[in-house]
Amino acid sequence: MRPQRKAVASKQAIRQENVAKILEAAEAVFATKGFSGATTGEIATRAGIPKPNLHYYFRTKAALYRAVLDDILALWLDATASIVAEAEPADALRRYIEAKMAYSRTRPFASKVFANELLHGAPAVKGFLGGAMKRLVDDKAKVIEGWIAAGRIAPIDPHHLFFVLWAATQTYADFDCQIAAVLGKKKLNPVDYDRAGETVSTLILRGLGLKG
Amino acid sequence: MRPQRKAVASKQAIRQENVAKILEAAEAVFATKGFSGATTGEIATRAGIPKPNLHYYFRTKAALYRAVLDDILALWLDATASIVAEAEPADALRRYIEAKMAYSRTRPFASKVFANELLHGAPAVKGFLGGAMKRLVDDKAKVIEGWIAAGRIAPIDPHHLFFVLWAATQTYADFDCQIAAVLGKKKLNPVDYDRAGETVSTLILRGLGLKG
DNA sequence: TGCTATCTTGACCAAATGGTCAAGATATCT
DNA sequence: AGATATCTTGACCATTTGGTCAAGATAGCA
Repeated sequence: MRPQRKAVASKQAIRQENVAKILEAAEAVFATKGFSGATTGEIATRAGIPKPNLHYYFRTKAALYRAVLDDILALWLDATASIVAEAEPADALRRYIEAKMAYSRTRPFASKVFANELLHGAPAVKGFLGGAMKRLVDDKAKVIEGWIAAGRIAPIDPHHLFFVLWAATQTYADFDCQIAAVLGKKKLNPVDYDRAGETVSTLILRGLGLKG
Repeated sequence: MRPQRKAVASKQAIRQENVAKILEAAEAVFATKGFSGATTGEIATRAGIPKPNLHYYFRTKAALYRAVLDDILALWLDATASIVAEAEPADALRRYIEAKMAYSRTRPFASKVFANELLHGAPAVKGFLGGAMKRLVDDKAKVIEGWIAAGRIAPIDPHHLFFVLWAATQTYADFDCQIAAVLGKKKLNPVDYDRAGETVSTLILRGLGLKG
């Protein structure tokens, strides 16, 4: 029962650390190469372990992919926290946009893996999309409808409002190279993300009659 | 010189037809499987020809991919036609959004191939992004700036306005399965696209102080 | 201190896939 | 009609890659 004090890792710690290393490497490789383009060999190398060791923790590439995706889906459900009926619409929406934009800046690989999955027809997450995600969005859409009915924001289709918000924020993670190229930069920096978030907030808030 | 009247195809016609069949099949397969996931065998089957015949017209998978991409890039440059200084901003933007949304509805495979290319770092089109596309966007951004300076629309960062417009319209092609799932449908129908276009137009036009 | 369960890894394999080849078919030009 | 360039296709090959195996190493436990 007593854990050892030396630099000797416990079995549990070994497992935890290796799984974490593999998931992190896998997210990066799946993001940049896609599912088919990614090889378990490259993921293993990036994780700093031999390939058979990777297959010891994740039997198949598909299983590893599912594990990566599960992590990402969990993130997704959190972001909408600020959208509640009691909130001030302008604050709530600004905060939501900030949160999504921060996610694009800090977890670009996660966003890309998810985007890639959707792009190819969501074979692995269709259930999630039509289940937990649909319920959450339907729920939040009701909040928006409440705001509209109370005259607190201008009329809009709540579902499509969310689609536009997702698109406008995630584009800065998924298609960062396009945005950087068009802006004449090598890479996007934090200031670019701030400017992007401000632009999106301004457009959306004015678009809902909440500013100016 | 005289072309034949019978059902005998001329060499030129054969080439044209086969190239077209291959490009169409390739666009669909690249869109749904990505570059690595696509196989020349599947593309050939979908085009209705044997695999070696495909390789007769396109030496390598990469060459075929480039050809597909070139077709798509040509489409891209056209869409901004309505954004000109003399136009009424509301009309021009509404028309641009309509055009992009129509493109998402009628050419979803093209949009997806492009999205996939960007997602993976744009290895094949980086030159285009920083070249022709950047010049076009810089140009159109000047038009937007002119409208702002003249007080015809509310202030906004013109480049980021374009990024949001692209994202908001292309999301309906690239991530259609997510949108359909969240809306509780099997597939998006024309009415959904109309509603989407209207929502985006409304948000953007109000966001630029052009409505209500 | 042994015994067991977990972890590690070099060597290996079967299947998939991009691409080739060479022989035959078809249109075109003289 | 004959010669030639273009097109077609079954058979084939080298490489890549997901995954296995079996033997050895290491931590946990009685």
